[in-house]
Amino acid sequence: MDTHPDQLAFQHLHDEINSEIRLSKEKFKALESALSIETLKKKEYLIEPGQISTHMNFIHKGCLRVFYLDEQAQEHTMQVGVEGWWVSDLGSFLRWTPSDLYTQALEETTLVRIPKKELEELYFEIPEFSHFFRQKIQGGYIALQERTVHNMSRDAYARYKDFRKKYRNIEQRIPQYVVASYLGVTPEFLSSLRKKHANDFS
Amino acid sequence: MDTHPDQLAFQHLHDEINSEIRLSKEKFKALESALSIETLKKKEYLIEPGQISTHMNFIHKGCLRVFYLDEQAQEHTMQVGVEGWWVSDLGSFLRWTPSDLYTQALEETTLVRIPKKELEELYFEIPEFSHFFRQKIQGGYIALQERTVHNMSRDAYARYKDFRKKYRNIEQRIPQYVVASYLGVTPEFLSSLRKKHANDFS
DNA sequence: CGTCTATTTGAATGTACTCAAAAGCGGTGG
DNA sequence: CCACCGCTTTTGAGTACATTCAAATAGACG
Repeated sequence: MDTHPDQLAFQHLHDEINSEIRLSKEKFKALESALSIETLKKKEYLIEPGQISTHMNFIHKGCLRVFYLDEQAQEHTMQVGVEGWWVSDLGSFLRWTPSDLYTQALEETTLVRIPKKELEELYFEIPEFSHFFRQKIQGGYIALQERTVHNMSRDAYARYKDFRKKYRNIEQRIPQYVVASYLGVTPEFLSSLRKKHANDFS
Repeated sequence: MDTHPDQLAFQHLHDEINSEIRLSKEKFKALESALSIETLKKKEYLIEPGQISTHMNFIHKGCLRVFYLDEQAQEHTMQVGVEGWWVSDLGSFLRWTPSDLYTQALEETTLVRIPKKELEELYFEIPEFSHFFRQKIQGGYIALQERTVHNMSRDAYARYKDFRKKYRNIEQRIPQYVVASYLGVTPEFLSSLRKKHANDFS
């Protein structure tokens, strides 16, 4: 085959990187040998609690979420993402410690993965690269901080409206019980909110 | 004066750094010229919304908190710390953007401050230093992630018990309305929890 | 189609909030 | 050193937001 299907995913990643820094084709080629492609079926897990999040994960196609399962077997979704997003348990990745989160596909999903070790080697060879990922990690921190503030200062319906705005293109792809677990309410309550304010959404 | 009072604070910082990396007296001297000491009176602000968090702040003595003031004029405490802790609005610091948080002294407080610019220069000269602060920032991220999970999966009383455990030595120094705003409940409700479970605490 | 999972409904309950007022406590000035 | 003032904490009643549980309905997929 001339263009292996993986090449499409690699190209997607290259574009993503180039959207923020300038990384030549040659330098990207050097990276390519370290990359791996992973595909997940719907509901399949990439990482389960106890495993270490060893890679940065770039979503080429599909949809992923990260969630915590508490003692009462309730799910709490920390993060969702679709094609073009980076989704990982950064806590586990950065510290190289076992995750206590599940990373799960919500659809059939294709990932491009960069192992931590290779990533850190590349930081030396390609300084722009270090900058790029530092930005990603900072972004993760800031998103978390905003969310913490948000969760404390707004009620469930306001958080839901914010969610719909932030994820307007992809809400339909996310099951409602996942949205509920992201907002921190029960599926039943989210359902009742939607009913009560039905006129608000078309 | 032989030992300027500032020297005490500098020594404190040097000890803190040395607890994780090995930084020679000479290298620390190089850092010292960039440091500044700041003292705050009780209730005074170090940073207010709109200002940029330009420094990493190490608490030599006293107690600091970072909080968000929402549209209903409710306070939400993001972080508290005492001597030996680092307290900053990392979001603003990392991105060099205006903070939307208040950083306030809860007691008369003395800080040692490292400006971002100098810090970044030192990253090149002293690689261990880069490592030290990377760790600090990662720690901030992880603490936030744990807190997010916590806030979603535990009720107010459980969160309060966790708070008491985590801050057992310093709880007495923190006004109860600040504790309440950290836990995400009203002062009245925290008070009623304390009454209801009075036998739990001595 | 039939089965499995997700969503909706409704009633009863619980957790946390609002508002108002009283009590406690700490610092300051006389 | 005590009295007063302002801020923090407590108390209680009434209310609102969100949960639990159980059952019915709707959707997805083989």
